[in-house]
Amino acid sequence: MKPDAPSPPSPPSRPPQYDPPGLETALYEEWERRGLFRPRSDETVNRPTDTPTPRPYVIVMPPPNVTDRLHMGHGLNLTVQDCLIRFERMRGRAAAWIPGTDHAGIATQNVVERLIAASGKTRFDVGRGEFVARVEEYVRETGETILRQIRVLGASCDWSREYYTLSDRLSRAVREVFVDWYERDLIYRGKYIINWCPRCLTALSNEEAEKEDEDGRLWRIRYPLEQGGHLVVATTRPETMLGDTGVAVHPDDERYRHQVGAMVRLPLAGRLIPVVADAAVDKDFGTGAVKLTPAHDPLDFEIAQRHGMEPLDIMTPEARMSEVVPERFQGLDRFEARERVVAELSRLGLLESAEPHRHAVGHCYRCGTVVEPRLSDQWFVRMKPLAEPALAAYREGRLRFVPERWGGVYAQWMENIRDWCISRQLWWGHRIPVWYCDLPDCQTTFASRTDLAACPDCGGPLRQDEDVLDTWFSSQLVPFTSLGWPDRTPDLARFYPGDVLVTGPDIIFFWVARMVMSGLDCTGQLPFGTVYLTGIVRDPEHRKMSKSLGNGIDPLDVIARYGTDALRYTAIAGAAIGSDVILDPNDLEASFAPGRNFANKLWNVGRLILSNLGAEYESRPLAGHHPNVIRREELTLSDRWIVARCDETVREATAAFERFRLNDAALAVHGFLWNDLADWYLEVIKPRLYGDQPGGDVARAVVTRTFDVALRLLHPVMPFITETLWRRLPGRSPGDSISLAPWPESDRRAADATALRRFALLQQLVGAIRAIRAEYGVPPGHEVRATVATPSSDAREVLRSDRTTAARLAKVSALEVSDDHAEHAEATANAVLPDGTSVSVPLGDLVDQDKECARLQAEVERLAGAIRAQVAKLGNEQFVAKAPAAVVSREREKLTAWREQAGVLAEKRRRLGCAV
RNA sequence: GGGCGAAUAGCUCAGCGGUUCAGAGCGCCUGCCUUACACGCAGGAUGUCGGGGGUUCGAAUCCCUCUUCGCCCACCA
Repeated sequence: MKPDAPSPPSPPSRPPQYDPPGLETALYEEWERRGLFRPRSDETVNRPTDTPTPRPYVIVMPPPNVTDRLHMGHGLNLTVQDCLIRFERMRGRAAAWIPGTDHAGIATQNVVERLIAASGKTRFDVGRGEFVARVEEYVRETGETILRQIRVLGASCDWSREYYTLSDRLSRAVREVFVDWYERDLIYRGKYIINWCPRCLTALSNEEAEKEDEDGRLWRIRYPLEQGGHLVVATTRPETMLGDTGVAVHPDDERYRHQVGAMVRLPLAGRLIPVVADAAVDKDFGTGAVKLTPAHDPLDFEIAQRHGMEPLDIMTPEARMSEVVPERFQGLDRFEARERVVAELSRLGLLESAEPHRHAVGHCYRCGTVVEPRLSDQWFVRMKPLAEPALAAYREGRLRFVPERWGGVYAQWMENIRDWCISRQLWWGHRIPVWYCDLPDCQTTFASRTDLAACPDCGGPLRQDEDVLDTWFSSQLVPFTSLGWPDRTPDLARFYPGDVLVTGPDIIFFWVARMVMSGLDCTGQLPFGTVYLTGIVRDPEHRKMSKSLGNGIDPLDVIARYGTDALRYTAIAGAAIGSDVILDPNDLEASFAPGRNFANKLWNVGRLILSNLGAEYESRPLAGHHPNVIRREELTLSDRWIVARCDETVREATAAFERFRLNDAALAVHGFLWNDLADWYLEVIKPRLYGDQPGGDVARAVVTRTFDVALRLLHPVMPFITETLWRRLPGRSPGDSISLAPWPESDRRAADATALRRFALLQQLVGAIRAIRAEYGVPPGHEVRATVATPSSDAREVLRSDRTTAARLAKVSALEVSDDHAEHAEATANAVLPDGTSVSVPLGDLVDQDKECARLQAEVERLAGAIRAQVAKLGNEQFVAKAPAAVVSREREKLTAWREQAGVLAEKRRRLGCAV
C-alpha cells in the first residue's frame, strides 16, 4: 500500500436502520412459545359480553409435500392465508389455521430412488420393506424442513394440531373412506386403458398426465387387403401397429363400405386382422380408416370391445417392445421401435406419407416422461355420484370462487368428470386395504378397515393388494381428517366446516374439487365456503418459476436480504387478487426494496414518535368519559385531518380485507403512513413535538393513537415490524401482542369533511410555493416572502389557523395575506390554486417576467378550454336531463370554481403587465 | 376444436356494475446528507388507456370485431 495515498473518505455514519432478521426469528419463537396462534377458547374471544361469540374462522391450508422446499409459490400462498387469519384473529374470532405435510407418493419415492441410485441400486434391489424404511428415515430427517421454512414466513399456524397424511391417525381415516366407498360400489377394480409412466412405473390419473402440444408426424400406412389392394390408415404412433387387432371405418363411409368384413394382412407382424365398421370413427380425419390398437389407445380399446377383439399388449412396463412382437423389434424402446417400424415400412413401400402434425402428448407430472396409454388392472373411483352434489353446491352459491371465473373451470370439469384411477404401482403411500384369498375354491376379495390375517370366509391365506393409493386420495380428506374424523372429536365439531381455502389454480382438479366431493360425501358438509385462487409466480418471460428452469427465487434468500415483512409486502401489494405475480430473479432489488424501504420508513416514524414521547408520557384518550380526555376544541386543523384520514383508512382497509382485496388494504395503509402521517402530519407537528411546546400533549396523543391504529391495520401484512413497534408504544403491558390486539373500529366522530378539505388547501398552498422555489432555483436554505389572496373562506380559515405551519413547510419567512393580488411592486412568481387562491412570491431579479407571463398564459388557455368544454356540457340538455342530479351539480360547482380561478389569473396577468 | 385471461407511463401493475380515473411503485430528470429515515426529502417529465367499429349526454371503463401474448380443457387416430 502506498503510504502517501490519500486516505479514503470515511463512510458516512449510517443512522440506525431497521434490521429485520434477528428480530423476526426471535419474535416468531416467542409467538409460538406463548401459543398465540392457537385458536382462542370461546371465553377469551375479545367481544363485548352482550354480543354473541363469533364463529371460529378456519382456513384450510394446503399441506406442502414433505420433500418440498420453500419457493415463491408458498411465499405468495402462505402470506395471503396468514393475512386473512391474522385479520380475523384480531377481529376477535377463534382463528384456526392448521399446518400439515403430505407424504407425496411419487414425488417422495422419486427422491429416495435417486438417493439409492447413487449406489447403483434400484428399489427392486433393495426390496419393498427395506425401501419403505429408507423413505421413512428420509422423511424423518428432512420432513421438518419445510415446516421450519413456513415459520420463517411468519405464518401464524397452530402447530399444536400439526398432521401428516401418512400418520396412523390419518391412515385410519383413509381406510375408512376407501372401505366405505368400496362397500357402496363407489370404488371398483377393472381393466382399462390408463396413463402409464414408463419411468415411474405406475399408473397415473388423467390429471397427472399433463397434455402438451408437440410437433409430431402423421404417418399414412398402407395395409394390404387379403382380397387385393390396400387400405391406408393414419397414425401418430406407428410403432403401435405391431399391436393392431383390426382396422375400423365409419359405417356410413362410402369409400370403405365394401371393405367392411374384409381381412387385412398386418405388415411387419404378418397377422390377419379384420376391417370393422364403428360409428366412433371420424370420417374426416386422416384417411377415415383407423388402425385399432386396443391395448394402447382408449378409443381403440372401446371400439375393439364392441367388436369382440382381444387386446394385444406389445410393451413392457418400461415401454419397450415385449416378446409378442417379431423378434427384431423386441427390447426396443418405443421411440426406437417407431423409427425401426417407419424405416421398414418405407423400405416395403407401404409408407405413403409422413406429414408434420401437431398434437397433444401426455407427460408425467412428476418426471416429464411421455406417458403411454396402457391397458391394465387398476382401482377406480366412480365419480358421477360424488360430483353431482359438488356441482350443486357451486350452482346454488354455497361454494364460491374468488376470482369468480374459476367457478366455471370447476363446473366444467365436474360436468365432464371421468372416473378416477386411484391405484399406483408404488411402494410409498397408503396400501390399498384389499385382501385376496388365494385358495382356488374361495378367491374372495375383502376390503377391510383393519388388517386381515386369514380369509374370513375360508380361513385360507390372504394376499394384500400390492398397490398404494394416489396421494390425492388422502389429501382430499385433510379438511376433516386433520381434525380427527372419523371420530367425532371436539376439534371436528368446532372447526369443521372451514371458511376459506387459499391455493393456486393449478390444483383445482387435483385437490380442490376432490375435497369438495369427499367432504360432502363423508361429512355432509362443504369443507369450506370460499376458494381463493392466487396467481402464479412467474419470471419476466412469464414462465412459471421452477427449479428445473432455474428461474426461481429462493424466498429464504430474499428474507435474509430484505426481511420477511418486505417479502410479504411485495407478495400482497404486488398484484391484485388472483393475478399472476411477475418477479425478476435477476433484479431482486426492484421487487423487494419497496417493502424493505417501507419497513425502514415505519421504523423511523416509530423512532421519531417514541423519542419525543418522554419517559413519563402517558397517552391521553381521545374520546370517552375519561377526565383526561382530549376535547375536540384542543385539536388543530392538522390533528383533525390526520384523525379523519386515519379513520378513512380504517374503513378502507377493513372493507378491503373483507373482500379479499389484500393489495388494496396494503396500499391504503402504505399511503396513509407514508404520505399522510410521515410526509405531512409529522412535519406539521414537529415544533409541538420537540421540547415542551404548547399543544405538545395533544400532538403526542394524536400521533400515538393514529400510529397505533395504522400499525394494527398493517399487522396482517407485515407482522414483525408492526409487532416490534407496537409493543414500544405507551401503555403496553409486557405480555401484550399486536397479533391479539383488537382490529381498529371506524369511529363516526372522527369523520371531518371540513378538515379534509382545508388541509388539502394547506397542502396545495405549500406545494405551490415549493414548486415556485424549485422552478426558480431558490437555494433550499433561503427563506422567501409570499403573499396570498383568496376568495375562498376555507383558505382564509386555513391562513388564520395555520399560517405559521404553512410558512414553515414552504420555507417562507413571512406569509402575508392580502386582498390585493398585486400588492407587490416587485417581480413575483405566481400560482393559482384550484379554489382560486392566488399565491405571489416576490423573487426580484430571479423572476423572468416573460416566462411568468407565458406560464400564466398557458394556464389561462388550459382553463379556458376546460371552461368551454364545461359550458358545452352543462348546455347539453341531454346531459342535464339524464345524468344524475348529484353529477350535474358537481359539474356546475366545478365550472364556478374554474371561472373564479380564471378571473384571478386574468387579474394576475393584468397586474404583471403581460401582453394580451 | 372448445373455453378463459391479459394488452394502461421505460418496467411491474392498480383503476373496469359510465361522468374529479388518467394513477401507484420502480426507473428517469433537477435540487437537497433540512438532527426520524439518502432504504430519505422536495420539485419535475412521460401515456391518442393494443387497432377499428358501435351503444350513450358521456367509455380506459359496456357491446362487436381484429391483432398479439398467455393459460386451461378435449379419445380425432
